[in-house]
Amino acid sequence: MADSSKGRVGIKDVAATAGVSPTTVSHALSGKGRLSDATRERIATIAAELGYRPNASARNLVSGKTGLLGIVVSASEESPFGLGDFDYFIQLLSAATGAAVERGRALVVEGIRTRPDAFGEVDVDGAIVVDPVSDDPLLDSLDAAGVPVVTTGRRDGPPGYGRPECWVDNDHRAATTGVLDHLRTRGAATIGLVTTVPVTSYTRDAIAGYREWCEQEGQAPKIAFAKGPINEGAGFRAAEELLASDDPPDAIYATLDQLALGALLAARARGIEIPSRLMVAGCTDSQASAWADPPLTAVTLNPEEIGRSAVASLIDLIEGDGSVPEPAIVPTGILERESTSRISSGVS
Amino acid sequence: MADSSKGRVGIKDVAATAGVSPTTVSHALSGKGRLSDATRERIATIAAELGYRPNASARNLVSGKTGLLGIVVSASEESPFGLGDFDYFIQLLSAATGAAVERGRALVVEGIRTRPDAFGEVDVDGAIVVDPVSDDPLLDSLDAAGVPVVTTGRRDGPPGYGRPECWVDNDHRAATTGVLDHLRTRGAATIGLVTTVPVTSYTRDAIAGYREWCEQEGQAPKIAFAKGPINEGAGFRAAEELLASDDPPDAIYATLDQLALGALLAARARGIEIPSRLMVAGCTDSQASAWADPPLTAVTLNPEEIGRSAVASLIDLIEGDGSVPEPAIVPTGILERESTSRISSGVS
DNA sequence: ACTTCTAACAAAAACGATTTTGCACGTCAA
DNA sequence: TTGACGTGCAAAATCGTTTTTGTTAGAAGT
Repeated sequence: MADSSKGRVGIKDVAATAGVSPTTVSHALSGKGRLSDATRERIATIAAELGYRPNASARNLVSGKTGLLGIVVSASEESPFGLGDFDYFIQLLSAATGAAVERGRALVVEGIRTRPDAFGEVDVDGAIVVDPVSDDPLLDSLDAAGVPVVTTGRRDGPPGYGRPECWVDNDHRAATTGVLDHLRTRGAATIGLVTTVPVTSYTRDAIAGYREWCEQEGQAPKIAFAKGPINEGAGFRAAEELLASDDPPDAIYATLDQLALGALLAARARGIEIPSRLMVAGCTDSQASAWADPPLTAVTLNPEEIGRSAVASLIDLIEGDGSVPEPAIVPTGILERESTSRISSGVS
Repeated sequence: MADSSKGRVGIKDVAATAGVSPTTVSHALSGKGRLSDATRERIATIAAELGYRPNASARNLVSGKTGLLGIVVSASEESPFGLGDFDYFIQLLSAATGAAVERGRALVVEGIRTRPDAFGEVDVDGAIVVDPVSDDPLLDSLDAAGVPVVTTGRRDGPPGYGRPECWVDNDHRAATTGVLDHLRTRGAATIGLVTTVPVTSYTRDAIAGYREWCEQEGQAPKIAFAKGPINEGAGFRAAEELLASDDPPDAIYATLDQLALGALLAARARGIEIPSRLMVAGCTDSQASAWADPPLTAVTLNPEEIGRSAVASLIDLIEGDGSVPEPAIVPTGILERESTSRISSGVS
């Protein structure tokens, strides 16, 4: 039982029961100072028995940090709703929170940002910016404030303030050519791309990968851009554009699941059967994709791994000796579902 | 410009430029102590000019708090995925974060909980538990640890540890009878209910409201429970159950939007036209509802308001003199869409 | 035997606020 | 004219750690 007479167990309580000074306890637990191993171990067991947990505020006061990490979804005038795909963000966020808490830090979420000053009155030791868009003023203000930043997805433009950048990302280029190959294998002759304006690195990568693939395969690129807020409606209209053309594709890859869902609707509206006459695949798996009609083949981005990795990099960046952690590349996969199973269950 | 020679502007810097002691600055800004109004104002303006922002750690150290609020979605063995509706949670979370940050506090999210000890090593001053389920061990452990708790949705069972409970909720009973009336007005003869096992107060309220309404209207209750993880598939199967009965309903109200989306699928699978032969309405609006085929009428719960209100109550609870804030009731509404517009655009 | 070194720990000084206590100086009543 | 009291502010203690600087005792070197 903890010392109930005075509330919480402090370093002094541990020191008292161990018969040493608070200094010694601090050194023993942190591995610093010069102490005999016997004393270290003795103190460690006593601290554990007493259930000692250091006061975070006191520790932070000395270290000059707050113990808080921030996470924001990037946004700008042009692309207000960076959140885009809720499932993706929730999974990333959930994993990031777990990773942060495991290391004794708290993750502060600024879900949809209203003001430019990021976290308001709350000071964070560092921040994760999800899917930075090209002209997000937040990155500049964080850089200017000297806040360590890790982005998931890479920044656009020249490095800000001469500071090396730290990021976590998928290999979207490879993921894109991978899914295109998948579609080709399933019998696609011509593949169209539905995507957004290239304000994020994953969009730029997907477009680059698509063009590269087209060149190799000798296909003319067919790209339709979704306009306005990113939702099924935008995907519907973009897919419409492709399907209404003279030489419509018989497969569509959409760089966001909501766009892919919209493409499904567009096909249905035109009476185009899926997957026999049109195959559709989307990027980022989601509940909606899994339950769509027909279920949607999706590129999985492992958002949990991205979240964990971003937190790890950010903590390294904050605690490190000034060296910047290496960028991390998180593997992707393809979740094959009915929307692209032409060969196996389609024309036959 | 802030005093760049020594990093950040502290209370001493303000005191120095104002020609007073740190004590006086503290008193002036907090409104405590005995100071002339002239001095107070003078110091306030100087502090503002210098951009003084008190060090949170130091302040927390004195107050014995951490400045952190936790938020968790309730879960238990029986109902593992409390998250249920992502849109709802994201909106609630986003608003809650904003409200917390506005009051200088950080909100720590534990998205999907893995362990029973809630926030791990991170101490929170209080916690918001979203949609508490009947047998969630977390509530007990928070109560036992003396952590102030506000729930969104009401707890089940007797009050824990004799402490009065603080909650924020919608009037789900009224919302339910409201949507049932809506359906009746649109021409529904028999209305079925698709819901989950009553582990949350909103489900219990909805069922109670439904039974009450049935009794008043002289209809035999037709309730189908969704089993397993809550998603469109579960809703599909529950709706199937109703539609396959001898006397199938011509309208369905589902207490979660994912269930309602599943009901749409079930109707389509049976070739039942919506809304002419079956009307469907769901609880909690979402992107998916808005873009469903046909667009789904939904009860809106104002999650933003719930989030803000919960944060406000929690801060009152923490800072208050021991008195427990009154429960808050957040208004609901009905967002009418095509899935229930039988009279206006249906049979005709 | 006297310095010098090192191991093992303790005392004291931060960290930056808040809170408690102390101290002048006026004013007012007796 | 003298205590009592109120006003306006400053000094000092406090919160619970970490970090820096001592301090002591024994070993080792000369």
